[in-house]
Amino acid sequence: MLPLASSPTLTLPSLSSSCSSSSSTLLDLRNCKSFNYFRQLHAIAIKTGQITDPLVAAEVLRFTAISSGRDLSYALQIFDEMPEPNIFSWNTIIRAFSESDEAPLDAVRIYIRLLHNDLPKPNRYSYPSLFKACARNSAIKEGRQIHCHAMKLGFFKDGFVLTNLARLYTLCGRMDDARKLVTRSFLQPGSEANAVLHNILIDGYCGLGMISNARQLFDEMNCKSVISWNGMISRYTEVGLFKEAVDVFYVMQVDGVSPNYVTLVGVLPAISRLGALGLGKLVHAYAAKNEIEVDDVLGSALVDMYGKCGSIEEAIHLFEALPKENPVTWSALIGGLALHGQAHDAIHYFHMMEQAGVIPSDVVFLGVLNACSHAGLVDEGKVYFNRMVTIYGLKPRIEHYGCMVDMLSRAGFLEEAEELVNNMSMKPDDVIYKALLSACRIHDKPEVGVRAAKHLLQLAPAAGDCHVLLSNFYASLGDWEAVAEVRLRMKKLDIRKNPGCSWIAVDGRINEFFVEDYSHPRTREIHLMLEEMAGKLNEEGYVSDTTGVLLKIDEEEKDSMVLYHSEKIAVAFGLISTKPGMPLRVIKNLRVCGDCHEF
DNA sequence: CAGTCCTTGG
Repeated sequence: MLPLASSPTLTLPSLSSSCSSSSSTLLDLRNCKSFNYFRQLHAIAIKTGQITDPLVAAEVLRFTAISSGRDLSYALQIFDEMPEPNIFSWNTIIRAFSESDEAPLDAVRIYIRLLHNDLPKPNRYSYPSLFKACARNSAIKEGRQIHCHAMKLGFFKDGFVLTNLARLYTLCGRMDDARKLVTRSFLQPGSEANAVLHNILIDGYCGLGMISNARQLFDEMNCKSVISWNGMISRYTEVGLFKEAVDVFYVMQVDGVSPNYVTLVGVLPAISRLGALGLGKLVHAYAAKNEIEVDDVLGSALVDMYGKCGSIEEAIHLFEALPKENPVTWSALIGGLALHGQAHDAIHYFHMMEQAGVIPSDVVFLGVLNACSHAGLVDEGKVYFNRMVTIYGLKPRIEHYGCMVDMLSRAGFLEEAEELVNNMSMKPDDVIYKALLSACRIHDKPEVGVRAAKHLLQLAPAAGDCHVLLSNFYASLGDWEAVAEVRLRMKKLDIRKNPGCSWIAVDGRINEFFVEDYSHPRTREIHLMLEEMAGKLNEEGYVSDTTGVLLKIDEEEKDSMVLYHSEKIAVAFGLISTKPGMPLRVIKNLRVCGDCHEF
């Protein structure tokens, strides 16, 4: 007997002719969306005997196994009671388990049952699910064995089988095995499946942090689809290589591939982080010209771009024209306002969001808290933090605590900040202690600072930025012995901080500068300009502010250190490569140092 | 196989 629907109060559709034929029940089952209606149809199928129709039975199984209202144990019960399930039903139950959170590897157990004689042979639809199941459990051994089965059964040309195998190997970190699928592939070189296979490999390299291997394979492949290009752009953005992302965006067009909607959504975050307003405007214009719809998603990316590129009026203007149901659209704007120190505007839009009935996400609160932190609105920050928890039931993430600790610390409430760190509902990370420690230096709170420093060294024993922060903290206390110890440790363990970096776009080309950077083709002119600028400023009474250089070296050396900061080089380059009066937009990965700000 | 917003520090 098949399990019957158990609810006692079902309203059954009358058993009219309309549902007495197999074909109409079959259709109803295929189109069925609600679980309750499904159970009624299931009951009818049993009552009328239609359930013996293999097509109807398979459809019943499909609904319970892989529809949105799936119920795995119900599905297995149905499957087990099918007299002779066909391969379609075997594949359905295998897929159901492979996609389940509870027991993906049960898919393999069912597959083993399927391998007995007298049962249907697995087909090309069996294997993708099995590889997915193995991948989710990192079951490389099982995966390899099933790989052999699939090859023996002749699926070595099947795109779906091969791509899912590639996914399995890349997710298990077996890039060599994954690459063999390409080199020994029977796929047509220019085929869609071959492109997918390559894309998965490229993604696999990126997942393992091997971005240059990814790029090499990308350059070698001669079957690039627009998805390949989009993927490479997004991967570069993901790892913070924004200039590379934009470069790929250029090369793509040189290669004659037209950017699509996803390309624009993918490249905009990179453009934002480079502050390349001109390029961002071009992307906006491209969308308009090519009838690419600026919906909430693309619109949010554009709002973010205008905000991060310093064009906050444009951001607001565009925001007003967008649909406003998506919290991301709001957080893009609120984040932009926070970045610009327009805390009250950020709060204003937050209230508008609430009035519009949009449920704020935790990211929106990051924007609001960040705004409060930058503007020193401590009381307001506390109010919104509490509001997030009590009204919206959102669990604060470590980032929210980061904002709060930063807010309290910057405002000088170091003891309160430390108390929050000690009482927060999760283990504080290095970011939290960095916020705390850096404020201890500014507000001269050595006791709190020493405690934070201890935690920091424990949490991030090999992070360059933490060590610089530690060194600066001890230097501010005049504890040069401790400074030397930190610096020595850095040398011994080869710990380096990732360098400050500034970008400036000129004529649509991104120029990247590091500290004391002499690599640019126009480096001679740049440095002549730097000296000229410094000379003129000195005449006007400018004195370099070297208080940020916490090293025991003489003043002259400090002067030359701050003069070659990346943002000054970028400004000098901007001056020699644009017409007088042109605005220069420089963006950098770190905070601008005090002297550069003054300069 | 590709997509928007996300704390801190140097």
